[in-house]
Amino acid sequence: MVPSDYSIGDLARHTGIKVATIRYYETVGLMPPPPRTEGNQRRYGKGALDRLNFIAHARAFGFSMEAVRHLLTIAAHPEQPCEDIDALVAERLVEVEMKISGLTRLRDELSDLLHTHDGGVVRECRIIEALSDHSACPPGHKHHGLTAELATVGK
Amino acid sequence: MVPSDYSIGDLARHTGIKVATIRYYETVGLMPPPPRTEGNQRRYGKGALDRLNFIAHARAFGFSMEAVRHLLTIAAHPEQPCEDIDALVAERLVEVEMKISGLTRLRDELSDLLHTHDGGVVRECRIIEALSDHSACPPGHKHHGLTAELATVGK
DNA sequence: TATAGGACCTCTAGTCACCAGAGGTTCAAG
DNA sequence: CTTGAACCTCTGGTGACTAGAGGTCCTATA
Repeated sequence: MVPSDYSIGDLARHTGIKVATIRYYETVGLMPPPPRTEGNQRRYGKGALDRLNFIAHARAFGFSMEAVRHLLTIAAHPEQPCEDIDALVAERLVEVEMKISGLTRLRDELSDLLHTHDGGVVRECRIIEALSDHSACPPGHKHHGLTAELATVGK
Repeated sequence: MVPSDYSIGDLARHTGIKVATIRYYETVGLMPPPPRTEGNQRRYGKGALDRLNFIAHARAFGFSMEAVRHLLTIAAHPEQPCEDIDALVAERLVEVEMKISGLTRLRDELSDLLHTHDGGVVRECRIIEALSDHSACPPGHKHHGLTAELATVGK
């Protein structure tokens, strides 16, 4: 058919995105449903490849799928001014910076724990003590109201 | 009944963990099922409160529930040596450090993008260009094989 | 002691961003 | 024409919860 058509596996190889994920992107509307062969297999054109690459890059920058959707909409209107993009990137930057500072504090706490640990029996273990005791709360844990931020950081 | 018994709401207030989460911890076996009133409501003792606090602290340090389970088992055997704890903490420290370095590279990329951005129309936007183009791949994105590490960083 | 309303109960389904596997069909190289 | 790799759909699972519906219980006050 049309110039350069790719199977879903070709797309996967070219973008580094798994076949199952490409199908998933279709079900959630990030990728449009492509034409099919007579035997019901997907055939993509160059446009789909570019779009998927765009998505891959945006995801690698850590944008949520919601943000990616937004970016795609913006990219589809080349004559519009691009303030929204600026805002999206700035927002993402703030998120990343907050995460870094939370994790940095956490790292210091953990390394402190490790270094004051001399390896006796559990009864005298400073780490277990710290976990049992309120006086050595990790950063961000305000005793009443564990921050969602740090609680999910471990993922 | 027994000295100091708490409702599930009391436990929540004392630990900062939500009621729904406490029930969830029970279904997954992190918290033992407590005795009930005649009207089928949960009543906890001091031991349960301590255990839940321990869990809250460990989670705040970013340990996975699997790791928390492990820590609880260890804490229950006070006469054993505590090498395993050391390993668990060290492992967690490495995870956190890796995450920090990934995010730091990401932050630099994002801030670079923001600073070379002069705010014209979308057609000439450097950010959209970067997302469309392979030559400006974000850190960790190896073009063929997006690292799972960075792809999930956006959470 | 009656009652109001907050706290509790169970159960289901949703979140995010996919991934794995079962069971079956199609495509393309030799 | 055969073979086997790649494709198809559908279901269910991941981690760590959270929200809400629809109903029951507990307790402080009048």
